[in-house]
Amino acid sequence: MTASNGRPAAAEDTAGRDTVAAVVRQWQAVHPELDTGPMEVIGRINRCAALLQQAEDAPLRRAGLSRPEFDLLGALRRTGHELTPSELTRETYSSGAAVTKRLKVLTERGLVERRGDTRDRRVAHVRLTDAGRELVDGILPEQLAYETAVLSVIAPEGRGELAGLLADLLGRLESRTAGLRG
Amino acid sequence: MTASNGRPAAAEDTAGRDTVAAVVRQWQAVHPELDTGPMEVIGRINRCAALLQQAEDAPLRRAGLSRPEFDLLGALRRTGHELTPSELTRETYSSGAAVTKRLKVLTERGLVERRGDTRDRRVAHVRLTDAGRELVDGILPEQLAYETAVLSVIAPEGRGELAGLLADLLGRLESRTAGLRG
DNA sequence: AGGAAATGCTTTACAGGTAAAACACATGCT
DNA sequence: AGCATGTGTTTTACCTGTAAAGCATTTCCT
Repeated sequence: MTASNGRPAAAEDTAGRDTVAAVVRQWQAVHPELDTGPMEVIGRINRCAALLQQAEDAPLRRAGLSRPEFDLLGALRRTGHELTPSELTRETYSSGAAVTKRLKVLTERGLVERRGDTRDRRVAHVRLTDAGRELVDGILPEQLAYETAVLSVIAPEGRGELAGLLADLLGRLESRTAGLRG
Repeated sequence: MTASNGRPAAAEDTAGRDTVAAVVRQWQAVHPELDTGPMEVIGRINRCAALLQQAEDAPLRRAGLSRPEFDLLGALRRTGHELTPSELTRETYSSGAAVTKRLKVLTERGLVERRGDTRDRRVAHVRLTDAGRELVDGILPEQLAYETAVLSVIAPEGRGELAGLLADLLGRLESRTAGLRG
């Protein structure tokens, strides 16, 4: 199902219609000797991420939350138990300093609470307040419905294939914990 | 090639191994009634973007450039002619203020030059200096080689399919200029 | 011609992130 | 016990992006 140039037949009706394709064409014209293949994947992932985030943020913004804030609350909700700040950095893939700042804001808004560990007084335990849990539970269905609507521009089979290919890529990227040296 | 649950056979050997799958499983346990399908696509795109950018930035950083700076220089290089700041905002998908700031830095570094338009004195024209063009031309091959290496974790057919599916999604997202209301 | 509106760019005020240092406490070694 | 080292979290200084306001200039309309 893949043409010699690596372009699959599935995209035939919108081929060349995205901005990344145009950018790649420009590079090819200037540097015909370079293999611009990776741009077609990485450039598109980046651009899709940017566009999706922008769209996606709308329901969150109505609730007065940024995406990183929602990610933090969501981590607490989906794990179902208290998390320490360090665990939150792992769950949300953000730095400790960023988590500290978000926790400050979310605590002031009454969405999360903290308590000190009794054994080890360095560690804190963070949990959702009732208001926090209700907020997450209220937003999530809207959020998912919204995302479904955004993704409905492509066919369900395409979505499934995309999810599978991305899972494969992501799984392999994540398993090489050490970064490649270039 | 798509199972009833929308998971393609292609991902079988790494199924469930990415962190997004784990997150989705947690949500399913807490809210079994919700359709978490969109997370499998959007969550993975976001996470792939984050991981790839981190990896990808290494060769740029060695040249002392951030990705947004490189994008700006790249836009000038690939179009092959001068661009105005507004054109640069379109080419790089960033705000006018951000472009102004980057131009200031890049001008100070001697990588770009600006001249005023003779007809319309509001507009500026920005072009690469020789040093700027040499920098871009020096980095680009490294950058692409690096990206190729990163993507080599998946098979070439997968890359092609992924590029095609992303092109389709991106093309459709971009063509709906107006954002969805949620 | 002349003022209102539009356009291109920059400035300002501010939000939120990061890296590195700082801090508080725990743990391990001798 | 007592001190070095390690760990969990916060603080600091700074960088970069954005939204909104500001400025200069052009264009439109009568």
